[in-house]
Amino acid sequence: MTALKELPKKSFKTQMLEARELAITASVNRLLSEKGFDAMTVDEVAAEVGIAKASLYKHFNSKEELACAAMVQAMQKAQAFLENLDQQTGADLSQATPNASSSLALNKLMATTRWTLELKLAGQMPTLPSQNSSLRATLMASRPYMDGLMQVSELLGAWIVQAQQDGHLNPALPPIAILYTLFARACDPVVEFLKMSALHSDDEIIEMVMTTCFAGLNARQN
Amino acid sequence: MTALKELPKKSFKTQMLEARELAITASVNRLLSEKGFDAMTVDEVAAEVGIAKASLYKHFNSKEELACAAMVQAMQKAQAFLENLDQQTGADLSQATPNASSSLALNKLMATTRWTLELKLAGQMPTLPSQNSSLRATLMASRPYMDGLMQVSELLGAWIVQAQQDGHLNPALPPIAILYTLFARACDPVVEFLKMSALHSDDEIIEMVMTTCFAGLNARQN
DNA sequence: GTCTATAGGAGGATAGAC
DNA sequence: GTCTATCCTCCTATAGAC
Repeated sequence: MTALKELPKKSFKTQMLEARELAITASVNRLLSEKGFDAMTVDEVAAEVGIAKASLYKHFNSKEELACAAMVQAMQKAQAFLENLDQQTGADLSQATPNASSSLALNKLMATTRWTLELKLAGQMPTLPSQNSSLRATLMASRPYMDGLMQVSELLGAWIVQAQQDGHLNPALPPIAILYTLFARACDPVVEFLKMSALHSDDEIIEMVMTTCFAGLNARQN
Repeated sequence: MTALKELPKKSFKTQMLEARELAITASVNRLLSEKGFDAMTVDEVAAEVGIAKASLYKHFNSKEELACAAMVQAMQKAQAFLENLDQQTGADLSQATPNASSSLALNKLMATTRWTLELKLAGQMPTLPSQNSSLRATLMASRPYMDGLMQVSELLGAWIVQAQQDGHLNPALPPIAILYTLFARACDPVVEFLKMSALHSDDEIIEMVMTTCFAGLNARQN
């Protein structure tokens, strides 16, 4: 009986607040994906969430913090996906190939890449400000964001090294280069180009990008 | 004697004007490469060129036209590069391989990709506004820009089809997908990532991106 | 055509009532 | 905490003298 009282107790008010902030970050995430940080306006966010702009500033002190919260949430989502994948065995992976057990690390990397492409096509992948944006500083100063990025990098990095040892990824490439290449695929403009051309379905786009990413543009040499 | 008078005559004044506009587009190109269209301000351009902002607006009617002129110039530079390459034979290409004559088209594509990566690392490749920017509309309405884009696409497209027929590019990929993939490499964020990590020289970065682009991340299957 | 000075507007952030 | 109304800064664009 008393044990229940020991559980972290969230008041109804707190729950409502968290739900609201979740709705906010979801909208921000969508807008970040659609137009990027600079083009996104706080007025748009307020309009999409359905509250006044001043109310937004009660939750977040600046536009940067607003975007940062959304990206932290996206990062944690990625972290959860990776950690779940990390505990799976070869039999669990839908991407399983005949020699699945020996290419488990590669399969996990491919599954992750496919997942990020799906997110991107669904408009839920916020575009990084690779430019000198004010957002960069805020992100780099955010412990939750940097911690998440670190965790994600370490999980992926382990799989990369493993896949290279398995003989499935090019051992001549530094692991860091492979890691960055996979990160880059999450904001690859080729997806937008192909999407805009309207010549292919989302699934076809994913397959083509997966092919060019892992197999390259060259014809197979055999 | 009179023949000289028939030549298109450029007054000294006109030459000065063209020189100034060339200096302007060069600065704009650098700034577009560094920070992108939205983050670039007209004040910065004026300061870098060394003239007053109002003077800029005598040359160009808007920030969009300013950027458009710079991108048209960059596009024409690319066009000149490709047309020059188009007339070369296998012996001319520095990238020549033992079976150079049969992989001429592939070599041209690789030389072009390498060239764009060099431009990007040198800070001379303006980043496309893949987002819904006001610049997009201006570019799409610009005949010089669209004509240049068309020419470039056709030259590259012909090489792509040829390389597929030669058995050097994956024939399962639609040529348009390969074309867009090469365009995307010109604004690939992986270059910034690797550059920022400061772990590799520009040449090493180019080699790694070339490898992942054409050979993929996978180890060779043989 | 080049300058200085300024209009005009968009957007981030806040004041103060409820 | 939510609202309406407003402030203030930055930036595009222009007016007008030279």
